[in-house]
Amino acid sequence: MRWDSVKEMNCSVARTLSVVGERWTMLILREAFLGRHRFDEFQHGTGIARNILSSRLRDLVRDGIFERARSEAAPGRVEYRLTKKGFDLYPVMAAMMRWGDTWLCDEAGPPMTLIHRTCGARTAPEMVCSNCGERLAAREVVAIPRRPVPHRTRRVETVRADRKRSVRKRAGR
Amino acid sequence: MRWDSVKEMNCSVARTLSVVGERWTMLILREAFLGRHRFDEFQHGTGIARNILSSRLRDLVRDGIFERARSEAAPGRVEYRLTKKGFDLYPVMAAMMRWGDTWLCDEAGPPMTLIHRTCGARTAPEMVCSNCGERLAAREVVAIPRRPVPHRTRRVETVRADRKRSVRKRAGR
DNA sequence: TTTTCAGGTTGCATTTTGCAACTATCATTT
DNA sequence: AAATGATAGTTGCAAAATGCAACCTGAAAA
Repeated sequence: MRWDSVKEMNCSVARTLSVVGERWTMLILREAFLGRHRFDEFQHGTGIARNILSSRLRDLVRDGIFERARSEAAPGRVEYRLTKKGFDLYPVMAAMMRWGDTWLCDEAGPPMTLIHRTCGARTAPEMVCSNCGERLAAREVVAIPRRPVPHRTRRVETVRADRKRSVRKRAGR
Repeated sequence: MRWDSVKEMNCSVARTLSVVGERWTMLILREAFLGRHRFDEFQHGTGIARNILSSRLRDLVRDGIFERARSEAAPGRVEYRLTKKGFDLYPVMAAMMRWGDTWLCDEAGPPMTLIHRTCGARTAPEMVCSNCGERLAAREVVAIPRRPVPHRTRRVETVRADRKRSVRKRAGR
């Protein structure tokens, strides 16, 4: 399978990777989250080749992660600003940062510290359950595929039975 | 800059990407988190070419994400099992899944539902502040670079102090 | 008018992928 | 013991992506 058909997969991880899974893309986003907006800032901050940066920025604008605009502060300059969709990628980057801090640090400790302005404290991003608020660990989570749309065969009975069970379950909690 | 020097960057995001940032790697991990462990399961689940899968698995074993072992259940088979370090990548994948669920779904809704066994409910992974527990948004977080290490000037005292501390730490546990 | 700067594009060499076919190893069957 | 069959790869080669340096272009500064 070629990489570019990953975006057709029926999987949110795969689809997300089709947007941010190219080499360098997450590093460009890191720069954006650090407040950089311009072509050369991205280039110096990441070390990416200029032609590749050009291509990645085009893709990110096409995918609605950045908006390309002329700067109001310094007219004539071009800026790449994160959209809402782009800002929403913060947890992906934060999760990577956290893992790197945990597993890939030398004795000197994490290269960056995060301050949560809302509470004023040093913070580390944590993944929790939206329902109970406890930290999520892989082993405590079960993934259930959405029942594929029935596609009209003769086995409608089975599908119905499945539906009923799942409705009962949901009502039960 | 070449991609393989990304791992030398003084940045946890970059270092993490040097482990999981290659094409296909996160999809292999998705399969692992879904409970798949074998070469052909990975291959069918992701559609990756066999030679690339082979190479990625070798890298992931080298980086301590997987352990390669002969299956006890079915002798003669090879299994790739997530290590603690590997399991710890769950938040990265969960964040990607969440973003894809939010921004890249068709009308039919998310392809997968997660159940948090600890609380029994349907869950969506959320990134929160380790201090106050509130959801983390990009704009509420400030990143502060660690003071760069003094680089061997006359301040040898500091270096010695550091050594001692780290030795004590190791002896202590 | 010439220079400078930001923000790219182009051309070409190198590296990485994708695909199919081939191989190696172990367990089971004959 | 030899054949079979599944699993887990490797190899060779064509196609695509990347890295690098040089070049281009439009606006502002000198």
